[in-house]
Amino acid sequence: MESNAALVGRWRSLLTCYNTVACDLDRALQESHGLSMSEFETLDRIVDADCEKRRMQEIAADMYLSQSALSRTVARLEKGGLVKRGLCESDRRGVFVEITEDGRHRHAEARETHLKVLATHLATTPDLTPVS
Amino acid sequence: MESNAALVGRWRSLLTCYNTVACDLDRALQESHGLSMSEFETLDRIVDADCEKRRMQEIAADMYLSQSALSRTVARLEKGGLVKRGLCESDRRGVFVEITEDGRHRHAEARETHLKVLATHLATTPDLTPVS
DNA sequence: GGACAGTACATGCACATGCATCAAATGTCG
DNA sequence: CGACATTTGATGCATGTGCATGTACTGTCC
Repeated sequence: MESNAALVGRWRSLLTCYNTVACDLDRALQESHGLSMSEFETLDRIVDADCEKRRMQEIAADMYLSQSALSRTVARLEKGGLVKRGLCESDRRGVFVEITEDGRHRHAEARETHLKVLATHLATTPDLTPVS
Repeated sequence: MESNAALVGRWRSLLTCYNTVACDLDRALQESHGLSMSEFETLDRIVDADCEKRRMQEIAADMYLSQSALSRTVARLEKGGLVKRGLCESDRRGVFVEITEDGRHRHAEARETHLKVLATHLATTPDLTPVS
């Protein structure tokens, strides 16, 4: 079991790396665009799936946020006018989320900052997507 | 700039990887040993530097926690009897943190769980320590 | 149709965190 | 010595998060 030390080492490096980047990112997005990291990431997922509207569930599925956290994040975005929630006709439990024009603009601007920060931190970082 | 997609991909994988492991780790440590992840990591740093006592500052230095978060984490650990705070004679602003016997035991037990969870998640993960 | 399990999202609550600030101690410069 | 800046750790406050639960709706089985 001499690999335990290596295992812990990898874990600590992951911890440090994540926190460094996340902290920087959050600060940069907040200062330059008034967006938290979670807010930006949420917008980003919505823009990515370019189908105008998206259900909460789908967004949550490819994010790290819990269902309740996402709900509140979307609420904040809506309050800021970056996103609109609408009922889903086919399944009235569901909620569609749609970006507004303001949302698109802010996202596009923030994306620059986002990429810049990532580039300074993750230039030499490997992909961690699980193989399975 | 076609590498932007790759950059974002790496970031998202980091985000997902970190959150998955951290969430699992937190849950496992909490359920089996009544420790949060931050609490365990703090204990871990103290045990690692095997010099009986350590100043807050030194602990904070190789952790991801902010100064205030560490202060409260240590407060929680002390309340649980896993750690003792003592004044530093040479610089009376400083505070020494010392593990108790209970602390050592809990840490040793929790370490098993910790390693187990890490092994299931980070078996094939590379080290992320910055080269610089 | 009617009862009941399951699903989708919102919300009350407890809590850990970061920021700003505070008090106490130390260091520095005259 | 005396005044002021700096450092160390604690704390008030605002906020974002997860868990558990609530509410509304759907699906299933009788």
